[in-house]
Amino acid sequence: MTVHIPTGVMVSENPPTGRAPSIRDVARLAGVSHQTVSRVLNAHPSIRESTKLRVQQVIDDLQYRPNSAARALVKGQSRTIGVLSAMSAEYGPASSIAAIQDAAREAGYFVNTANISRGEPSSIQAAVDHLMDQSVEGIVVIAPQVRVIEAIEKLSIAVPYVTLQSTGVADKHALSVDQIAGARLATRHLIDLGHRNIYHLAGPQDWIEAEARMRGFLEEMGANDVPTTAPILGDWTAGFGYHAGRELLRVRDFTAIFSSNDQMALGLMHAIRDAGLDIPRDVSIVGFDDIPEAAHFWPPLTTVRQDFAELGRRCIALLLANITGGANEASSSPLIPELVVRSSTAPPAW
Amino acid sequence: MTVHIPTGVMVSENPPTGRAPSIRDVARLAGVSHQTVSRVLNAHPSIRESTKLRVQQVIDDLQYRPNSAARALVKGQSRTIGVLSAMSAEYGPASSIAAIQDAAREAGYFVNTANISRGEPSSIQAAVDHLMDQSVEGIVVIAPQVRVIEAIEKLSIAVPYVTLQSTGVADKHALSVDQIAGARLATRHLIDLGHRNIYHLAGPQDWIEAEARMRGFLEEMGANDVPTTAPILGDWTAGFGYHAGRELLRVRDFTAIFSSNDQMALGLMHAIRDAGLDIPRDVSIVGFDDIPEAAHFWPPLTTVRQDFAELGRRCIALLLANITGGANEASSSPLIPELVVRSSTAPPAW
DNA sequence: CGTTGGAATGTGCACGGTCACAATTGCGAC
DNA sequence: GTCGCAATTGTGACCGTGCACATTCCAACG
Repeated sequence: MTVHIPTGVMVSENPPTGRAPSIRDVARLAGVSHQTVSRVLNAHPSIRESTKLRVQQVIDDLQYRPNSAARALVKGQSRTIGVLSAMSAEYGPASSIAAIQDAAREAGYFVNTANISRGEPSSIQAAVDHLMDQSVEGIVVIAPQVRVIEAIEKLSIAVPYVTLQSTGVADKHALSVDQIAGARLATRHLIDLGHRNIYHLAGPQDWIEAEARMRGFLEEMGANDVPTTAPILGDWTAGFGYHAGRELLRVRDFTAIFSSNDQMALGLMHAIRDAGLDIPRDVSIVGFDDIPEAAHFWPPLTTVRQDFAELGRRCIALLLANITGGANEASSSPLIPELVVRSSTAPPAW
Repeated sequence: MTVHIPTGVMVSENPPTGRAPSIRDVARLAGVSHQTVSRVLNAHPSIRESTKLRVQQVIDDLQYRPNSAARALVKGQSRTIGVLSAMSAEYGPASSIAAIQDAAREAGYFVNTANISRGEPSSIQAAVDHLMDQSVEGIVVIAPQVRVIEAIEKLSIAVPYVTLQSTGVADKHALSVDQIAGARLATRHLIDLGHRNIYHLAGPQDWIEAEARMRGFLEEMGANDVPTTAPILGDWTAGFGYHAGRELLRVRDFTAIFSSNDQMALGLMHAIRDAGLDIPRDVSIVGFDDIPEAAHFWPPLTTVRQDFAELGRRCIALLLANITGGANEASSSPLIPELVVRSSTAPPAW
């Protein structure tokens, strides 16, 4: 169907079906050049108000949407950032990812996530390749396993990257969250209560944050001249916590355990109760993360709260600062975890 | 720096820095046309083996990567699918998302996730817009709230979409996971144990899966002629479970509760224990989802297991079938949840 | 030895935006 | 009335890849 327009131009009212309207379709209907439309879209200052309105009207009528592929092609940038993540089904990573997505969207960026199923190098490689294929402008590494970082650095990646959950040292790659301080808080709490025989159930050693929490534990123990035993290396799961608990109970030379995360703490408590012992009377337990369920564990878990959402937001701020070369105010104030005391800790009975 | 090549062509050894090598750079160095390079990349059948090898060599040398924006532009498809998700920090959604990403990557697709922070319509609109801006080829809706579905349909979206966690009816939009059957399984278990006074703690009513589980509960109760009380409407969180538990205990006219998910079940158990009652002696509890922690709750929770990962995989299979117009074998065999009996259920004491 | 036809390769344009630059318009000052 | 300058708008090329079509190559056949 065609209609006659007063200007004397024959115009097809419905543009050829099957193809989304382009900037030129809009231009034709608005009676301007395609460049003017582009200017309206990009809020160019020198556009007459009346022109702008007219173009905007056509845009709305046609439900025109800029083609991001075309824009990416000509500008040479994809407006996409990549997220490299392991164990993304866990509460911590998942919360951060959600916050990252929100923050990125806010800034007009798209987020593309690639999971690292296992620690296998090939899997890491595949994930990084996937992101690079999309020509992401930056990468967020959520599961900062040492080997992942190494793989990325070895790739001499052309794009900036940021790792979440670091050791508290703020450089241009790492977010300054003081995991060590958090671990010291937890350890100090146990020491203050009078515990002297404290075990530490650590996370996988190739995780930077696991290593940081362990270091915090050892530092605080050392600072208070409390002798330590070697930490037990776990895998973050409640199942492992349970098995570790059963093993530990065969010795039973401790009055408290500091677990590297809440899930393992849950498993630990399960094993301890199975053995007929009481928490916190016989054993005190401290976790890490403060997942939403921790307040309803039995007993409610004393733990260290991390603000994963804030973490995600800062992460994007830092990355975007790297990308655009702008200043980075985000890392200026380090994020300090907070001790949440509930009912799983008490002075030792002996 | 330039070098003289035997063929008599002057070639710049290092292509102009600052720009990634293009298909033409490869072509020039390999002494073929850009189209031949394109054919190698797309595994065109009519390419001489020797030519293919030569081109491949240059590609490796240059570390050439096809520009996905250019490809998307000319082919008119982005090879990207969008995920619309709410509460993506929860175990269920997060697991599915991870599986979706893996499956999509396997199929050569990118995944772009947009979160719906609250139920606000504007938030939904913004999320959908964001995905459409990226010109996704399909959408997976993870948080199947009624209003989200409505919003999407109202948009008369030009792309196919699939919703996760449906009522068991397999149509072209919904994955056939029988939530109703799962809920009946849980309810039946309680009835079989001898319970006759059973409450149901449901999820938010605008969630399709919450509604399906509630329906399953009511159906099974009706089928066994057990009188029912009105379900309590919750918000999926452990905190709500706790408060609901405290309220319910003021009446205490029940011997069992079927909770719509494991988190609320946890809060429920917390409240019940706080009141000095024993689980399962005084009250039996059944959850839904079987999150990894459920096995280590106190007591270990009887629940209904959902295979979220398989769900994610099938979801992509269905969506890709919709996109390519191919056959869909995925939905042929509906996914049936499985009852996992642990220690939170027992025959009623009275 | 010319013809034929399929395999292998090349040519030019299109995709939908943006950029650099050119052209036109508008308006106050001379 | 016209000149100058800034504001506004238009023109054409280009980004990297795939498609349609044209061309070349080469072996088999009559």
